[in-house]
Amino acid sequence: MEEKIKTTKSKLQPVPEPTVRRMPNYLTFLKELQKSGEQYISAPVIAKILNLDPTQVVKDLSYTGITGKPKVGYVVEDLLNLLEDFLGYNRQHEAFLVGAGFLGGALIQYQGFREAGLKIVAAFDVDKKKIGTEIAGVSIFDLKNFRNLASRIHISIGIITTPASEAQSVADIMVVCGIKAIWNFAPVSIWVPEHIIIQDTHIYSNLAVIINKLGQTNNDK
Amino acid sequence: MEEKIKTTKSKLQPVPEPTVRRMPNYLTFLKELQKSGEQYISAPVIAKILNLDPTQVVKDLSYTGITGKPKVGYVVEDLLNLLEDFLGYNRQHEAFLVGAGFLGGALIQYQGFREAGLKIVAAFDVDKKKIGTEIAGVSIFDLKNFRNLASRIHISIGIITTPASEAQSVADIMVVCGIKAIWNFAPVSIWVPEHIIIQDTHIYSNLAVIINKLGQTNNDK
DNA sequence: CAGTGTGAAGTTGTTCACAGCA
DNA sequence: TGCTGTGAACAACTTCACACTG
Repeated sequence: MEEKIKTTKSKLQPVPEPTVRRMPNYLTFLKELQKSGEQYISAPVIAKILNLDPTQVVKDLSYTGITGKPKVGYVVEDLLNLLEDFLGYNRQHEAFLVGAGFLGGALIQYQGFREAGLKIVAAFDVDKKKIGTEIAGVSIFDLKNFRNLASRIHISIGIITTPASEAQSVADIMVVCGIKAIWNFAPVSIWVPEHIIIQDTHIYSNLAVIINKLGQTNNDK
Repeated sequence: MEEKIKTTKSKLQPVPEPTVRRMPNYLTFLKELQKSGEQYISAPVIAKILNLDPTQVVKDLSYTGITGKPKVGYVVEDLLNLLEDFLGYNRQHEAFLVGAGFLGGALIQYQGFREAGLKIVAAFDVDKKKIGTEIAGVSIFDLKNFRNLASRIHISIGIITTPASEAQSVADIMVVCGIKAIWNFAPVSIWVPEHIIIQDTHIYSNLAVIINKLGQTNNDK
């Protein structure tokens, strides 16, 4: 349905990662805006509210393929659709989650992932007490069954919310089972083959930034 | 506060944020390494394991003030201490958390924050069923009491794990109570005065990166 | 003219190249 | 020779400047 030819028109290839990271912010803002019934929205207004540079917003949004009207801005409805399209919120990605602890549970329960195109279809753990139970309708299986289930359901994303010590071995299983992307919440770097997409969400990195900034201003009056 | 940033006498100002974000990764790796009894570690080895550029590692580590021995590397023990020093893991920062839902609970329970210098001393919610209970020894109070408690305990960090709709008003309370930094997990941008440090941890940004990368490679092969 | 859209300049962070050292 | 340490080249991202448009 879509060409992979490298015509000049094709928008797909080179989206800067920082832009991608901002896209969901635009989307959440626009959803809120739509509720208030606004028809149009301009980049400078978005920029002010999200605390960004106006030109940045214009450039970011252009990646969705939107075209705005000078002096007025963009049609909210159109922009919303193009953003959801860009972010892939329309297609469903199915995921297996390993590590049904507090964080894993939080992710499973997280409202909003569904409409963001992510569906956690099963969870796994090694804790006998957790196996057989379910969280928010998602069954928790023995990790030993991962391979078995993965062979039957085609899963593109694996989520790791295990303790650090288990993360690498879980990743290995995921790779063997043909998972294409791994979302790692364990506070260690894991190693995977080149072609696997890996996204680390290291909570300590964020904490480090906060504490570092606090330290820089702590002698201020 | 209108004027340009004054150079502080004590520490060198300019540590790149990406460097700060990588620091905890070095630390966790080194802690693991220390268990295995290694005395020395070199930048190229760290780089290989953490999948980074060797020069990058050298530059990053130099911000801690470490000096290594050519051909051998760095003394693990020293590097560990300097990293903990850099990251402020030695001083304790106390935090209030608002929103004792799944994510909030996960953070409270999160082992490791303590040794990373973050102590969540109290949690708040508006849900009557949660108020009065506790999670992992942390009491959950009525949000109405936030101001009262904040006036008695000196808190530098506020953590927001509420639904999006509540985030801004909670942030406002935090600002009024003199909190210096806000760690925001709600999926919206919140607005705070210039001098407040704000760190957004938007889970959707990470998801967006994964799905975007998946989309780029799905027509491969 | 207030806003879009885009090429150019500026800034920040990463990678290279090489000097110095044990 | 293998590693540290650093200035310089490079790449990525952001901000600026300005032409264009309703």
